[in-house]
Amino acid sequence: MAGRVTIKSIAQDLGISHMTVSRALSGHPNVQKETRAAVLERARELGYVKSAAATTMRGDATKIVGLLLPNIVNEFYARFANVMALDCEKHSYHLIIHLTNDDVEIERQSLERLREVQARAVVMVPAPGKSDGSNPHLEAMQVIQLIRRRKLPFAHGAVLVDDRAALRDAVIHLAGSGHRAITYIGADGALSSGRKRLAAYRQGLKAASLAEDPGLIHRGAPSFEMGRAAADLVLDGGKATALVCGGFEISNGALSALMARGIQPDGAFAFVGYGDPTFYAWVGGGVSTVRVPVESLAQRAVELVAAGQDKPGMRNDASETFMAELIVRGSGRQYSEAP
Amino acid sequence: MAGRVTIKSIAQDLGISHMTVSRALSGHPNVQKETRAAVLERARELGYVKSAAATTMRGDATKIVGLLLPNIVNEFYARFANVMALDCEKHSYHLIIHLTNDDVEIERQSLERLREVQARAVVMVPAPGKSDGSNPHLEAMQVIQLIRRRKLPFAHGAVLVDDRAALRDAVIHLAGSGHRAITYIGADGALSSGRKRLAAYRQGLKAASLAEDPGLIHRGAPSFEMGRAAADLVLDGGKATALVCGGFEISNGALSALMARGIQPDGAFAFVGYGDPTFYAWVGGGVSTVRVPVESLAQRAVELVAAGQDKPGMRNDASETFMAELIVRGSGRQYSEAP
DNA sequence: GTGAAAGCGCTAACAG
DNA sequence: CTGTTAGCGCTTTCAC
Repeated sequence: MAGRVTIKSIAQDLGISHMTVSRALSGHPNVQKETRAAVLERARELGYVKSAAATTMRGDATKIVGLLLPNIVNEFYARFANVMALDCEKHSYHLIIHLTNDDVEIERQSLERLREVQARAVVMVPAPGKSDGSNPHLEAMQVIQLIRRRKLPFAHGAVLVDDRAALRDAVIHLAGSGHRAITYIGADGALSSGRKRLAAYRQGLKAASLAEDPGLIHRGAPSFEMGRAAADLVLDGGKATALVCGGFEISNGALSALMARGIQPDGAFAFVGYGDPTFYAWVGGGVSTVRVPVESLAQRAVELVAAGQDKPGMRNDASETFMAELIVRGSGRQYSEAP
Repeated sequence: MAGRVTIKSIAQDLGISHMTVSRALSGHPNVQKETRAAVLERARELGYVKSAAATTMRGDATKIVGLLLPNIVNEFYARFANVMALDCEKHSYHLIIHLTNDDVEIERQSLERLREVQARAVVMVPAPGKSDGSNPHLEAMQVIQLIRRRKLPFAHGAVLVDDRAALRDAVIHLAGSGHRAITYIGADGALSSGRKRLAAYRQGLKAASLAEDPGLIHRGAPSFEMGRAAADLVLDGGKATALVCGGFEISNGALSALMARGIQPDGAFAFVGYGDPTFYAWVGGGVSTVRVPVESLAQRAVELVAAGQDKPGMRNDASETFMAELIVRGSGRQYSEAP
């Protein structure tokens, strides 16, 4: 009805200058005690809220933090977002979430929109697709890459995972349980994470003195569907007795392929997933997996964002790496020859 | 380095008025063709993005939509957020997610912060705690309540679920499978949803000609922990042979209590969950559950938001209800006496 | 077709 | 202690 409540409308209401209202509201010392009280009370009554738009336009940094994730249904990403949202609440940041579905074009758009609202920082899982060297202008925001890493033409932070030992151990463990045909499903070489994980798988084979069989390696753009399709291929082949996954989405997709066939990931067919959703412990005899420390990753990400605010203009190019860990459950424990 | 790229900086760069730049950029007809081309090119080169803050301050509605959820790890909420985020992308809305942990105070804060940024609309799962009649000022935003409903002093939309039939059927089904001691764990009476679900459970008992045993009913503020604790109590009691859950968090909490004891939710101990995370189909012989149509709910919510934008100032008080559905899987199929 | 002025809400920098 | 002015980036209104 009466339009927005602003410092001016309050000032008019009280018959004073809008500057006095501003000072009273922002706790400036130079205000008469009673005046301040009157302003505070009237503001509360009227339901005044400071306009973030005005503040932003004056040049103050926003409290907006962007988060770009492939999706938010995968429990890893969900947990990451959950922890970040909670931590952002502490700093009273606004968390804007964009889902990219690992599509570079959507990623580009999302970043542009975040630039429009002058997001202070963006935490992003870079999409694996080819980036045509676009978006050279996001220097305005602090950028923190998550899990994966793409080359950027400016300084940026990174929160990464070192899963090499865990993946290698997974292969060694499976071999130790008697498996000889161990399949790997992972991301292609578009990003370094995909290359590193495959290398770790190979190291595992070598350590276990197993020969590499190219037919047992499936790679592609990482997605739930890709994981499912590849696992179907593996199961149709009937050669492999064990499967190691190199990606969150891939892992869930592959597992769903097993479940669709009623295959329990246990003795006869071994499965090592990636990421550790709660339910992995509950399926079959428990799904073995490479666990990634989500909480630590998310907390560190917000810490980097918060740190970036102290040195405005400075670009935080800190990069931190967390170790993944192999969790062995029923699904990888023992190889039992089919009866 | 030279600060933000604005229409003024572009104008100066090109030696024209900032108004011409504005017109060129916003597709106004009254601009020389070549001038427009020059402006467009220079803007692209410089990486110009329109300041959302300035636009907002002029009075245009923001494209910000708030989403308040208890958490985002529960797959129901995660899926809801996922669909909403995708649909928001279509309308190029910004989705700001706040997690309330079902805490009214956090809810209040989140709403206030959303008001600061002038969110166009807020979709919220109202926290069940007592609301001390606060926040009488959020008339500025369109409000859409989700799943639960709290009385508000102004018009607002609602996207609800009618789960009465499904819950009643769950009880009837369990009774039909031979269960006599059917426990219910659900929310207390703080919100209508809690009351309605309990009533539906009672109707089920009545329809199955089972007497109500107050000792078999557990209620409280709905949360994962509450569900787990109540289920532990039930299992310790050793009386009940079946368990029906009346809430997303409660369901997951209760299920985790079963799994912690290695109890498969099947024949001997029957379990009917609430919500239908993917993995429910994979645990034990499959977890029976009350399925809520997440996608429809989320899509409708965004539709309401989008509709609200056409009639600015008008408050959309549309309320829509979707039916829940009982999904019977292994966990509730047949009652088998303990051997 | 182009430009100059005004104002959205706020605060820093000056007056008083 | 309080008030006035100016300007952040943008578009609407009114000149030219």
